[in-house]
Amino acid sequence: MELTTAEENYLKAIYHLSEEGKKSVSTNDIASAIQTKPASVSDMLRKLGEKEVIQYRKYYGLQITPLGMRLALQTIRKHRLWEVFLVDKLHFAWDEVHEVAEQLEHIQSSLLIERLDAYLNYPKFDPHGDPIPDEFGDVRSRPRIALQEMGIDQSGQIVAVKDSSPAFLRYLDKVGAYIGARIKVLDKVEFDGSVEILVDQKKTIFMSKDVANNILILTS
Amino acid sequence: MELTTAEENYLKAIYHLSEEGKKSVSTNDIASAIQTKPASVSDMLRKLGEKEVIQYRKYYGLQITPLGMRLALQTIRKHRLWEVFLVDKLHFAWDEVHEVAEQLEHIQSSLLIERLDAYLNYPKFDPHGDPIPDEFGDVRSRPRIALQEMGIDQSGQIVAVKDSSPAFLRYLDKVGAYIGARIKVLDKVEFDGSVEILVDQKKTIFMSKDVANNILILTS
DNA sequence: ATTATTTTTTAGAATTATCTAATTTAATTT
DNA sequence: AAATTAAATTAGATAATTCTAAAAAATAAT
Repeated sequence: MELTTAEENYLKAIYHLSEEGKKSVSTNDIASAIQTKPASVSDMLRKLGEKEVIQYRKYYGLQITPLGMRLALQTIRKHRLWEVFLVDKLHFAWDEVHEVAEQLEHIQSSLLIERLDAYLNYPKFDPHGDPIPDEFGDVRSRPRIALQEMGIDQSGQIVAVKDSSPAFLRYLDKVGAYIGARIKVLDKVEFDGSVEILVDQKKTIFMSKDVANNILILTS
Repeated sequence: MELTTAEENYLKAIYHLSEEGKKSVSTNDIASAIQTKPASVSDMLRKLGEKEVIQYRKYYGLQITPLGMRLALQTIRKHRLWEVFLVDKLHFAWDEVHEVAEQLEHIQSSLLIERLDAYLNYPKFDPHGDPIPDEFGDVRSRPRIALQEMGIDQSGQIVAVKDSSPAFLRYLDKVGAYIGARIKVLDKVEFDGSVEILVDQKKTIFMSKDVANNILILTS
């Protein structure tokens, strides 16, 4: 079964939105995620339904099928492997990779992906800390919580970010909050929800609620 | 100026056909090079003419403009750099790279190509011996002749192949006639145009006229 | 329970790239 | 030079993706 680039992008967006806890993914959600109009989404949902990668009932919503899930994970696997390549080998900054990986993920060649995976030494996580599915779509993700949800004196390691926008990633670079950094919550301000944290045992910074909500921690 | 993938492919084909010595590139030539119908070519030529990458006069033929030349060479540069990547880093065989490079060449990111070039250590030739244009489109090609045109006792080095079909490349692999191999012409059979050559000072093989015509030699 | 609002879908049109069939132009032959 | 053949182009269709505007369905508000 072959999907077009557009179909792959829709399916990926649907998969991500489904994962985000939302029980039902709406046409509008997809439209805004993919930067298009709801009318275009309706059309595409019909097509994806015909190809049986989603189960679609007009006006009622949709559900990814096992087939759709497998295909979405394949695309995500490719995207994340390319991100590792761009950062590890071509020395891209982690906020520069998304756009290019968005194109590279649509290259069709299973041999290419196998070889790339081996060349990168079978990485398990991409530069943003997101897990890379294996060739069967299996994901081994670490249990993790938002920095915002940690208690005072609790410590852990930054393992991923929810928001991957360049602006956010550059901010994290500036304060030294890269993936792998060890942090400890020193204080939480009830008034505005901001947190005071110690980064890598040397730097104390304040972080707003919005930022802390987008950083995922593996507690220890 | 932005070209679509299809436009890039047409322009590349036109460039290659122009280089092959043909003074005028015909609609049919392009159609068969690109595996499509002459009608589609006519349509596309009109469009490429409007975008001023070729100068096009209906029924009379076309000529690449300097702009078109620059864009074609950019695409060729990308294609050949990716081929080097696939062979050198991902250990593809030289007959497996074309299809994948055909897709990769359309990825849009000048940063990516700069970085890839540096990562590969600024290669000057692709795995088939074809020169890689620099970022300005300049090509430094070596003077070379077809093996078929060499005289008896003349020797040299295989630097490129004209035909890049997997079947041909696999045959060359089998007889040890890879790029860089040193060869010497021992005899030429007038009857069928075949040649007897010594490969790397150890192996004597017979080669048909058709094969010898598709191997390019840097004489010494 | 009607009405109003929001969400979703359809209808119709535009764009890109392709095709087949028909026509037009150029080249070749006698 | 006229007729034939070959090459190139146009006309008209199809498929994929997108859009705007209009219609339909579901949800929320009174």
